[in-house]
Amino acid sequence: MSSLPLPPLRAALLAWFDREGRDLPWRRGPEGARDPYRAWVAEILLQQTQVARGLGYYERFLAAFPTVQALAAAPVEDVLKAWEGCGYYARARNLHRAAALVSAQGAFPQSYGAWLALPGVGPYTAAALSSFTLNAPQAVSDGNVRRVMARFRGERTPSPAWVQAQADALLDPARPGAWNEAVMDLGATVCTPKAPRCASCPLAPWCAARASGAPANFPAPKVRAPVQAVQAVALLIGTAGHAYLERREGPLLGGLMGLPAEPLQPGEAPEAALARLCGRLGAVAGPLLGQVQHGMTHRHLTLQVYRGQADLPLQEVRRAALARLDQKALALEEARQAGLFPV
DNA sequence: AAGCCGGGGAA
DNA sequence: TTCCCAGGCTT
Repeated sequence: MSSLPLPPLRAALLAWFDREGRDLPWRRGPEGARDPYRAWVAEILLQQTQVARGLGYYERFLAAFPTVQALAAAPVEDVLKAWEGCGYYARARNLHRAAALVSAQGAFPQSYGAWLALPGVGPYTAAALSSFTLNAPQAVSDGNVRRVMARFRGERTPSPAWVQAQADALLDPARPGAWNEAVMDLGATVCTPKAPRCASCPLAPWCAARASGAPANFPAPKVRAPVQAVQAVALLIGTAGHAYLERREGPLLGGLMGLPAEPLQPGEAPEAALARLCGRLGAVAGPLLGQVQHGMTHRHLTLQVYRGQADLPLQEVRRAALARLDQKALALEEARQAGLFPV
């Protein structure tokens, strides 16, 4: 690393960033002294979420909760409603918990370590927020940084510690916040996963992957667990507008509301799971409304939705926070009401 | 260290 | 289809 010409390299990337960097709503304010609430909401929202998709959720969330005090004072159901559809709902629950801590403390964290102590803030987010809001010299390491460093140094299998070490060594201590944003922008717009635009890259003169002639081979694809096929049955009691909903507990969609559902045991017929579900609810199953498919990172879920009858309280679906899965299931009833699929 | 957690965009 | 996304928490 000591052989790298750091000053010209840093100047090249920062000049590119000052010219081509993305104009994003959470980047308003002085470099290294950004509004901590806006930056924080953005960082949590953008965890494993592409910037283009995060933009809409960001505006919606800030409109619902303009300040950390407003967020802290809100019921968690309202926070999840604002997060609805964005996925990884533990992010919203942790953000809400952390807002109460910050609000009670009366000030935002003033160091990397203080940011790191908040629920939902890990090494990446603490580095990002301390550099963006406090100008702290902390290098971020995310998916973009991993890819940029792997290519830059010609490393096919970069370990997290290795990536962090590269990022630490390159970080421009004069402009840590801008440097972090610059590396991430480069990864998102130039050093892209499939077809990197090396001709437009300010780091091309020093890039080992470009010199290899096949930059897209760096880093090697991550080994992923095979997608598991899961089947379940659900009951729609009521209508798509007013239905009986249950609060999901546990890690999967925890905190969200949804149709009562029951997974099929291995080898089990849907009717058996349906009978178990009806038994639990004291409900009578009606006709099959339809079937929805829902893909998640490690599962592919097939949900059979039946109409059900029971003496259970209905609630206004529009006001509840629902996963996409349940929105698809409810859409079966809306399609029936519209006469598209007569039952 | 490895597994798990949503949902969708890009190629 | 496959791969990945401004990661973090739990076990």
